[in-house]
Amino acid sequence: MSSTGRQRRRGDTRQRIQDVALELFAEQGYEKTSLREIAERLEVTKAALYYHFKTKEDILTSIFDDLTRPIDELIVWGGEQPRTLETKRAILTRYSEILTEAAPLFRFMQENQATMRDLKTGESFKDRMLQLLEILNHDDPSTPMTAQVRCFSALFTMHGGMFVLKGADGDPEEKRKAILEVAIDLVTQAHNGV
Amino acid sequence: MSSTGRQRRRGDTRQRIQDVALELFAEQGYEKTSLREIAERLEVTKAALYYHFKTKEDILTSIFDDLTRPIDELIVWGGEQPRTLETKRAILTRYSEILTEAAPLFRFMQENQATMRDLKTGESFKDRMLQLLEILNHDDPSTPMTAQVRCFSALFTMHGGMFVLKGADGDPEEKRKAILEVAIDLVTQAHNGV
Amino acid sequence: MSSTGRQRRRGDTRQRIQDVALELFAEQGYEKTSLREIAERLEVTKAALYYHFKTKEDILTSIFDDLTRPIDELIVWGGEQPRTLETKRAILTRYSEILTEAAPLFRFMQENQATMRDLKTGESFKDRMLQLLEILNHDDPSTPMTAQVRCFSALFTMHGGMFVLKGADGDPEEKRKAILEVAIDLVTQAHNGV
Amino acid sequence: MSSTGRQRRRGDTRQRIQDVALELFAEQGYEKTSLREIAERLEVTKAALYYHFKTKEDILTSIFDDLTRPIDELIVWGGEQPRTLETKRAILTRYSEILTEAAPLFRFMQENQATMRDLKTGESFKDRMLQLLEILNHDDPSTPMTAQVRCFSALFTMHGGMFVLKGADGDPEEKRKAILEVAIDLVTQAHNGV
DNA sequence: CATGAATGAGTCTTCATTCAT
DNA sequence: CATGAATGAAGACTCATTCAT
Repeated sequence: MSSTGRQRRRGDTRQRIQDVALELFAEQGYEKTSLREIAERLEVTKAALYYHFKTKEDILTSIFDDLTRPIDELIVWGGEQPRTLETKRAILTRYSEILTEAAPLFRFMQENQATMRDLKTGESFKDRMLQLLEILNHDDPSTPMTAQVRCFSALFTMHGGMFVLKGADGDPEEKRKAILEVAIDLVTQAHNGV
Repeated sequence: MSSTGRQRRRGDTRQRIQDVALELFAEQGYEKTSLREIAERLEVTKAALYYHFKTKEDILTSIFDDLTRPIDELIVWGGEQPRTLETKRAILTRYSEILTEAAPLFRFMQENQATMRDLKTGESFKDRMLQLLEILNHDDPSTPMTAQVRCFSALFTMHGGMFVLKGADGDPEEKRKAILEVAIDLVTQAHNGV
Repeated sequence: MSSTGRQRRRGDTRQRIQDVALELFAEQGYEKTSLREIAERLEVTKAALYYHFKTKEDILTSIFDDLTRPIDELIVWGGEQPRTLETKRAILTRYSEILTEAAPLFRFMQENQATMRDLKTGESFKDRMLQLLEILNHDDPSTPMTAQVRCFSALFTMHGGMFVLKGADGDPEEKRKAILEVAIDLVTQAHNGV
Repeated sequence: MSSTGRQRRRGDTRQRIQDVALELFAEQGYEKTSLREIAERLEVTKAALYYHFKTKEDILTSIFDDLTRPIDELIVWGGEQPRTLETKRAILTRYSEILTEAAPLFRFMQENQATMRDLKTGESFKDRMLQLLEILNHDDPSTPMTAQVRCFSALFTMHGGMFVLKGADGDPEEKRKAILEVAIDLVTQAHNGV
């Protein structure tokens, strides 16, 4: 109600919608979060949401567009590097940072895979994952299947970290490093043909 | 249409509801599957579902009760064994089989974590996972964090396999073995304090 | 509220929905009639309407299916007769009766052509009209254009009658006969090649 | 995109709104055309529409005011002439031209009668029609009812022409003449007391 | 063992309209 | 002359659930 609050808010409504939406989507899931809820928490009407976004899905998509850009850049960068172990290590390290920075988004994805599956955005995210896998994994048919599994496991473990990181005990940063270390280990073994 | 079809169905309606429900839940997600849909596919009325189950959640719960019993048994068995590497290897092997047999259920869980979170059933499943982790992981505070991560990664990778197993190429059974091998590897390293 | 009222209503809800819907559609137009309104007038909930009909359009369609059957029969009958003036006269006469019996429906159509245009039902009704025209009109390319216009005019005038019949003065039955007479006159002239 | 395009548009926005609105109203119906749609097609904002017109209905009304003036003039002129057949013929002829020139408007009216009914504009248009009818029809109580019907039919047929004129085959101008001829015929018969 | 009929609460979405700038 | 931002009311539709029969 404070006019200062109202004043401050001018012009950043779009951003605020995205923030609140992501928060709620991550907390309760996409389907179980209603636009009414988002609107209420923002103290605007549902119709205001529709001024800024065409559909509910559009809100989600816009969040992804912003937050997954770093991944796209990483993929491009990775594609240009020589496929050395060093490169892979760097990719995982950067990926770990990206994951941490956009943690709620990745937690959301982790927990709403069923929803993601029939969103256009979900499909395109899956594509990105596959591209990352390819870079880590060389598409060499002689690569043993276990090596492929290790690469996939590395990525998957990092994602899963989000889920476990919320489980209380232990310093989050320390955890993150442990996860990264294991992931690098896995990819290293794969790189060495194991 | 054949009266034999109808005849055969007598009495096993409860089971049929569970089967169809799991199929649809796994395919489309829990929230996006309506009771109307389930009823239609079974060619009964929605009210009939309520004759067999008290609520929608109850259907899901009943499916879990049936399909997660093997895990409970595994946990009990695991708890009684000496915590040797051999035991852990056996646990992972049996777990892999359980996962394969009840693949749709685990695919469902994997993709509907947000939903699981606020179902009683979900909570209790998570507990089971933690118990499994404990067995793999000794609760020794001197265990390095990376070892804990490796154990978690092993379990998580096996679950994730469901997701990747659907991706076409390669013999599923071969894939399953590769995943199991990597998981055992991870736990072995953890067991050795890495 | 009277339990008699409720009792009586059992089982005929579907019919009652159609009746009230047609009444309101004719009175206010299709778009301007909301399901809430229909439900309220029936003292049931909106959801009840959806138990009996899949969509709003479905309600309208079902009304048409019932009320336009006589026209289909007329077309079939007309198609089997020799294309004499006598036949045409009979068609117009029967058509006039059909129009009178289902007056609200035809009034609705007359006044909601824009709506009809993008309903499947509308399209199929238009087809029926064209078939009637063909019967009245022989598809002979040598027929002068004015003759074609006269046939169309005959049909159109009868439809328009609905609109004018509501205008107060004069006995409705007398009006109807006058309209029919003019229509027959028009078709007669057309039949004679004028 | 060209700044010339923008430049040219200066000042005639009001007119452009009317044009686009009529186009869309005729194409989709009044209720199914939203101000958003109109604004989008004009590449202005909805608020801009409100700068030029007070309400949605106001847009429609303004279109009518412009396009029905010729009818008013025709009525005035007709009222001053002697009620000879010659006059009536002239009225129909001019009316046919008016109809052709403002075809989209009349098509709109034809197809949106339900909407017209509760617009002030609609009422006043109906009045005009009745005035025209009176002129064609003398208000003589001894006039047989069929004569009245014929006059009404003449007018109605001309309106209906719009609807049929869109149906492809045949030269539109030729059709128009045929329709006019039939209309004159009808009024002639009425004039002769038939 | 099951259905037919219905409900209440809620979903996403669209609309005409307003007003400060 | 026009826009950006928002609102209140309403719309069609869906869902889990209930209960008399």
